[in-house]
Parts: sequence; structure tokens; C-alpha cells
Amino acid sequence: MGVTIKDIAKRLGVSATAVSKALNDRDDVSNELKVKVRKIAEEMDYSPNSLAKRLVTNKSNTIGVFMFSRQKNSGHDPFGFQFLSGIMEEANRNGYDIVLFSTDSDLLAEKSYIKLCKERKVEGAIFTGLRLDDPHLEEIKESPFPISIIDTEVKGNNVSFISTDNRKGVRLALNYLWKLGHRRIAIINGHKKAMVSHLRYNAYKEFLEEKGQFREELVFTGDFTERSGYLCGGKILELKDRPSAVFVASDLMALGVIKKFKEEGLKLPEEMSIVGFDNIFPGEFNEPALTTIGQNAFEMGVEAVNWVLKRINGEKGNKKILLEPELIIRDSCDTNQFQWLERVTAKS
Amino acid sequence: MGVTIKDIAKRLGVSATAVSKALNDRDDVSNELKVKVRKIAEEMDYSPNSLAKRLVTNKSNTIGVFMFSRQKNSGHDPFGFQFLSGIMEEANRNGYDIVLFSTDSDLLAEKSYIKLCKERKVEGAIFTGLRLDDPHLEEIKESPFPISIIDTEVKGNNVSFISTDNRKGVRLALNYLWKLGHRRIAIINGHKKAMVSHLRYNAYKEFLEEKGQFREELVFTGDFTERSGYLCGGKILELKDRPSAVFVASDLMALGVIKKFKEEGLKLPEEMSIVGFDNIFPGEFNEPALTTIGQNAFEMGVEAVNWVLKRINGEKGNKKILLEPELIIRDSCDTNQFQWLERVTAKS
DNA sequence: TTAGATAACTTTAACGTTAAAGTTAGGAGT
DNA sequence: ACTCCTAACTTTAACGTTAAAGTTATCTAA
Repeated sequence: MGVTIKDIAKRLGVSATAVSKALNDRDDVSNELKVKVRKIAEEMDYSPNSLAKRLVTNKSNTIGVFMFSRQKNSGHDPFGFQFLSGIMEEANRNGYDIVLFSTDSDLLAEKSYIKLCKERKVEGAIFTGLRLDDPHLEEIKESPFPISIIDTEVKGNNVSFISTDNRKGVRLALNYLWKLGHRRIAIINGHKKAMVSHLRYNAYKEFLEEKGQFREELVFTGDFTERSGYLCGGKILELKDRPSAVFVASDLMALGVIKKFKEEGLKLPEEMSIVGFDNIFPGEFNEPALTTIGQNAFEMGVEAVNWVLKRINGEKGNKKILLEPELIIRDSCDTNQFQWLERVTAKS
Repeated sequence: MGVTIKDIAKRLGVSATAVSKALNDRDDVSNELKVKVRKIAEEMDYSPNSLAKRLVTNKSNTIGVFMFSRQKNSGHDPFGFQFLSGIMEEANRNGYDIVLFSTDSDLLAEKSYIKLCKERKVEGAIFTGLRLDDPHLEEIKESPFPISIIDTEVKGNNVSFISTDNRKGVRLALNYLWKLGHRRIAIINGHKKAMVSHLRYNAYKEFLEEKGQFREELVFTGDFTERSGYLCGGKILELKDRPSAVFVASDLMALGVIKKFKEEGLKLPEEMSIVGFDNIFPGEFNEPALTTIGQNAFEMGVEAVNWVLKRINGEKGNKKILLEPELIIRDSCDTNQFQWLERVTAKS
């Protein structure tokens, strides 16, 4: 069908190997031949068959990507695309192809991720949104090729953990609220199947215990959806002794909480301060604009690729890469609590 | 390195071809052998080498995807991911792999999209966000493999156009505003390098000319960003004779317009009605919640894949697929204009 | 009984590329 | 004049799979 190396060889009266070498700029062919070959290749509109090349060199130059999106099909997972942009750019920059697998196709019902990857001969893989109860977790641990997992830590010889420093992020949020004078701070956490939920809960508990202010009854659990935030918001309002602030483990849930609070007539941020986590776009447009902890999703994708590439090249490198979170102050926290606290402290 | 068909063959004392046939469930091998082969394959953890298979069968089972994202890296393009979800699911459902190309890598500086695809032997490709001034447009027109282009129409033998029915969408929006009583309706359109901008402008002009209400001075042009919406909002406020409603050709811009209007103290929706286009997530959380025209991005991805697959299978099919837009009524339009209009009409 | 069919294989070659091991002519060194 | 070297190739084989064309032994039908 297409033009091959052989066609060029025939036309020039040389061997296919010579053409191959010329095209790859090897130093055991003359410059003359290189020039000729390139000219003819151009003329005949030759394009190399990467399948053949990959087969013979036993190098696929491919990275597999699996995205288990938190909110399937809804497009409410703006991180998915940001991860992917980072992955794509970094991979292509290094001459690697990205093969993307849908994580709820029939394919996965029959074959494991690892099997799928082996067939494609991918040199490495990247997972996002992997849950702690995933049935293939054991297999991942023993992967023969390197895997970067974003936001889920799986202990394995060939597996890395790429994430935001969640502990630091939570402390950034809580410390901000603390300095504003808040003492009763509730948490709305994500579901337990996400690794980050554990990290965030632990950091929350640690921080408040340090301050002697941890209260079991202020811990609420959602599932990262807006709806669940809305529901938890309702529960918070039912509390006899309401908190003055809520740390919400995802912006999407935070949006739901705020919706509920507004519906119930709360003045925001005066009557309740809220800090989210993620820094998704809609938070900027919410009223009040959402104060949150920003994650650099694009960069996480880049790091995920880099770790895999390092492994492929035989380097060892740290298996845990945590990016810096960032406190993004907008309008969802009451900044006057501080003055209130000062008055209280002055009195005592 | 890995286990091959030959290893299985050796172990069973049969030919490699027999093993291949058994694994592919051909009918010229005995059931006995099939059973044995499958057992051994499992036992040896065999996985087929798709590269070899693709090379010999001359079928790559791969579709290339290029996404020129409107807002690079910002993650403000929630459609990108929705398209992709649809593409991914439908492709994998049909046994096809998706290879994703970053559209601003060095790769593309050197090689054209088509060349990249040829090397990977993709059977078809999908483009999103392609601009009318793209330097490779001519090459796309003459593509040897089928290409679905989302939201940009390129006339070519092997090229299809997958989009929302933009004309219908615009008419849905304008008709809604018209029925609410609006007569001076401005438009903030996207830049001219996007095909949809032309379609939307034409539909806008057509509708208002039908009503004898088209005014050149009410046409504004942004570039799909929030910032440009904000700027156009300012220009609208400078008008001596203000419109009572604005149709904005993207939600992102609509958010910007609203921001500007609110900053300038306009009461919304009473003093200005706004309809967006796209139905992106943040619109729901805006105040007022954005009335808009919804596009089904997931389904557009699915259709794009389906067209390509049809072509691959030799079917002809329509080269233009338009999905139905949907009017999503929220709170950004003043519904009392209608009464006002009734009063006016009653008087005359 | 014997040609013909059929089931269940095997053999050969090919896909397009490259790695590894030749080959050859000409030049350098002594 | 001889060996040795080097540049610039060519030849052979391989990567793992499958298509196409054999090869048997056994069965079928008249």
C-alpha cells in the first residue's frame, strides 16, 4: 500500500539496510547517499512504519493512560483534562505516544489494565482516579513496567505516587481559618475509597488535636459530589452547637454546601466561613467566591510522565512526588472573626 | 522477553500457526487443541503482541485524536474532556485504541498531523478546536484516512463535520428572548477563526433581519475568553441606546459580561438579560445562574468516532452530523419584559 | 474400491524495519 | 609487497504474528 524503505532502495539500486541507515543518520553511510535517500523519500512521500520499527527494536515509545473520572461523563471533573494536558505535552516532548483507555469499557471487564498494557507493549502507564478498592490493585503492585499513580499511593516496586502535599494543603487551610479566629472548624471529607480522603482527614485531625480543638461530631463525609456537599451542609445546620467554619475536601462539595447554606438564609461569609480544596474554575464565579487550596494538576501530569521516563531509562528516583499546594484567598471566609477573637482574648 | 506464540507451540509440540488459529478461535483447529492452547497460554501468562499482529494484518485498530484546546493549560475548557470521554468510550467499545497528540508539542512543529498519523498507521482521526487558519488545512482535505472534525467544517473527500446545530441553537436563544419581549438584542460573538462564530453570527443576523431588528452597532466580537466578555460588556454599557438583552456566543464570555455588568451596578436580570452558549458547569453557580444553550459534547465525541468507523468499514454516510441544541432556562433573563411588552402593545 | 471431501493440522512466506555479521575496494603503514 | 585498516556498503536473520497454500489421515458415497 504505502511506500516502504524497499521501494526507495530499489529506486536507488541499494539495499534496504542502506536506506534505513541513511534515514536514521547512521555514520556508516556516505553523506552522498544520505542526501539522495532523503530526496527520494520526500519525493515518494515515504513515511516510516512505526509498527515495524517498534516490533523490531522492541521499543514501543508508548505510555498508557487510564483515567477513572470521579464524575463520569458529567464533565464536572476539570482536573481530568488538566492532568491529561500535562501528560500529553510532556510525553510528546520526549517522543512518546499516549494511548488512552476508557475505564468503563467492556475492554476492562475482560482484561486487566496490566494485560491491556502488555498487549500494547507500553513502556509505562499512568493512572488517575484509582480507588483503593480497585480489584486490580494487587496486579498493579507487581507491574513489570513503571506506573505513576496520581493521588493514590500503592506500594509496589515499579509504582510511584504523584500528588499534592495534602497534609500541607489541609494545614494551609486550617491555619488560615485558625488565624482568622475560628476554633470550631468542621470538615466535610470525601469518601473513603479515595486515598486523599484519608490523608486529608488525618491532617485535619492532627492539626486540631495540636490545638486541643478536635471534635468528632464535626466530621462529615460526602462523596466529592456537589449533592453530597449540599446534604452535609444540611447536617451541619442541624447541629446544636454550630461550627464557625467548614473545611471542605473538594470544591465541588464546597459549592454544594454553600448552596445549602444560602438556601437556609445564612449570611456568607459572616455566619459561616468555608475553605474548599482543588481550585476548580466554578469556584471563582460562585458567590461568595470560594477560598480554596489550589493544586497544580497540569504539573502533576508532567511529573507523572517524568517519573515513568526516568524509570524507563534506568534511573531510580524517589517514588513519592508531592507538589506544593497553594492557599487561594477569595471571599468565602469571614475576615472579621479575627477582631472578635482579639476582643475575647483581651478580656480574659 | 515475553512469552510468544512459539513458546506455546513448542510446549505443545504443534506449529505456531496452529496456536495462532486456536487463540483466534478459527474453525480449522480442533476443540481439543483450542482448550489445550488456552490453558497453556493462561499458564504461561501469554499476551499477544499487538504490534506484530497489526503489522501483519495491516490493521492498526487505532484512531488518532488531536485537541487544539481553546484555553490551553487553563483547564477552562471543560468541553475538551467531555469530547474525549465520548471518543474514548465509543472507540474502546469498538475495539479501537485512542492515540492522543498534544497539539503544541515540538512534534507538530516538524511533522504535519497527517504525517504523524501515517506513521502510526492510524485508521482514522478526530480533530477538535481546529481553526480556520490552520496551516495544515489543505493537507487535511486530501487525507487518505477518514477524519471527523468537531465544530469546524472542512470540505474534503474523507472529512466529516460533527457539530451542534448552531443555527438552531441561536434561534432557540433569540426566540426565547424575543418572546420575553426583547427587541434590542446585542450579540457578543467569538473570534473569526472559529467556524462556529460565523454560523452563530449568520443565524443571529438572519433571525433579527426576519424581525426587522438587526442593528450593526449591537454586534461585538470577543475571543471566547472570560476577559473578552468582560471587555465587551464594558462597550455595551457605553452605548447611548442600550440593548435590553445580550446573546453571548460562549458561556465563558457570558460569565465575563455578567461580571462587568455587576461591577457597574446593573441589576440582573432586570436591567439586562443574558443568554450564553455551551452550558458549562460554572454557569450553574453564577449569580444569576446562566440561561444558556446546551451542547451535548459527550455525544459529539461518540458521533465523531462512529462516522470514522463507518468510513473504515466502507459505508458512506452523511458527512455532516448536527446534534440538537437545548435551551436551558435559568435566571439570567428577565421574564417580566413580557408583561412590559404586553402593556406597550395594548396601548398602540 | 476408489475418487473426493473433509478435518486438522504444517509449511512457507510475508508484513517493514533494523541489528549483526559479512564483503569489498581502496588506502595507509612499514 | 604484504598485512591491516577503514569507509561504505550488502547479506542474513530476526521481531511475533497471520495468510495462503500445502499435507495427511480419515471418512463418505456410489
